[in-house]
Amino acid sequence: MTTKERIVDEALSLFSVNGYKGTSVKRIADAVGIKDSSLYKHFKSKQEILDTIVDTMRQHIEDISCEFGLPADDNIEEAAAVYAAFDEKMLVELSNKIFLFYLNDSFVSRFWRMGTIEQFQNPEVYGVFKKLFLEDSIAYQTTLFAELSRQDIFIQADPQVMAVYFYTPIFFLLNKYASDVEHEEEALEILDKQVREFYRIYRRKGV
Amino acid sequence: MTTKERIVDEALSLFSVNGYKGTSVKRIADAVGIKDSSLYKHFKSKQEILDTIVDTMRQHIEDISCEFGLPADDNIEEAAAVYAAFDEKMLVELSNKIFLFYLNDSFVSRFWRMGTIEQFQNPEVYGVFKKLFLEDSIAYQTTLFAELSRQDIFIQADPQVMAVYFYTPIFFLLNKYASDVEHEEEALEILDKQVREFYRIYRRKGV
DNA sequence: GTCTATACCTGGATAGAC
DNA sequence: GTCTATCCAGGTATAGAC
Repeated sequence: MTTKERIVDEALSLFSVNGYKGTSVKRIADAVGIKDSSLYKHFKSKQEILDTIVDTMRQHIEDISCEFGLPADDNIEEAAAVYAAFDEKMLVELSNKIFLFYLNDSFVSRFWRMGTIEQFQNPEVYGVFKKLFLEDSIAYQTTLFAELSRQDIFIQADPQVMAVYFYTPIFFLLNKYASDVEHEEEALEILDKQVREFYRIYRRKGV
Repeated sequence: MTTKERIVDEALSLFSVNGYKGTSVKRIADAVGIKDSSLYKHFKSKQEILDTIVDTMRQHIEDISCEFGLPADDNIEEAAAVYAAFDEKMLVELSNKIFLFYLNDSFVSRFWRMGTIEQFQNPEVYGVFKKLFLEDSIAYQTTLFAELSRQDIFIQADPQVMAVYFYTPIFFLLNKYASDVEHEEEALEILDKQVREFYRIYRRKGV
């Protein structure tokens, strides 16, 4: 890790707890192990560090954006097989995967916290936060459930309503346990109960 | 409104957007229309202003805590009548009432925003925020749905799971539209669809 | 209870030696 | 690229006149 990368990394850690204004350049420099003045050889301002974080997150999102969505369109046979085998276990695994990724991925989880506390202060940060955690997540699940309904694996229901019921407990638990990572187990138990109920409600019964 | 009350009011407005550290005593004093030094005749420190807000919110909660819960226990006949008449319209009204109260009550909505952005900084603030928006809400609805199941108005299901499905869309929409109050209509439409689906799922069919 | 003046500190940022 | 030294703006808080 270069010094520049370490500055970004430590800055994100500090911003995600103390906020942008609540974090001084000196504290970032201390965390890196250099003097604050040295930091200005890597970034021309404190704002530029934040901008770099936002840009990094934007790229990170593109890398992971398809991860929780549908199987790729260009692989239609594999996709069909996945849907045909869709069961309760897969649904539980999907929700756990999303929840734990947002909660534990070192970059995403810190960006979540920073986005939360900077949402009324920094439009750039909030734009990325909103897209990832408030819009795309619902959009992907909407497509997924629409397809599962179309294939008669799930019952006919408004796919967006289903997506909201699938995602909002994850969102709620992320909020509740973001500052309380020790009780992750508790969150996973609640999530498990919600998803099983979701499956009970929406899976197609009989034939 | 006394000067002291106006200081608390303006401070809450500023804290709820700029955060505690992001708000200077001078800006609070400007908003009130006095000099910053005069403010220290009313509060011995900036921290004391925040403490006053938290205490005020704690009292405010007690005043409203029963509002979205069950009818009072000491009024058992009225309560029974309310349950017997429970229908889709009442459920929609309940969710709208909760959502709009949290979004538009001048004190609660500003405290919501402040709690959101101060959650990793100020344990006192977060304690009150967490209790009201993450714990009590679910707890009240759990009791409500438990009773509706017991009386065979709703189907038999885990009342906490029901409460989570009832409340988390409200919570999600509060997050999404807290910074975007103009699109309240949009939020209410989504909420309406969710609640009708909820009623479709959990109301008891036939007799 | 409000003002002016001021003390004292911390924050962001630059200059220039090495 | 790192350091020391420095500048200047802005922050919290106090003293004392009115």
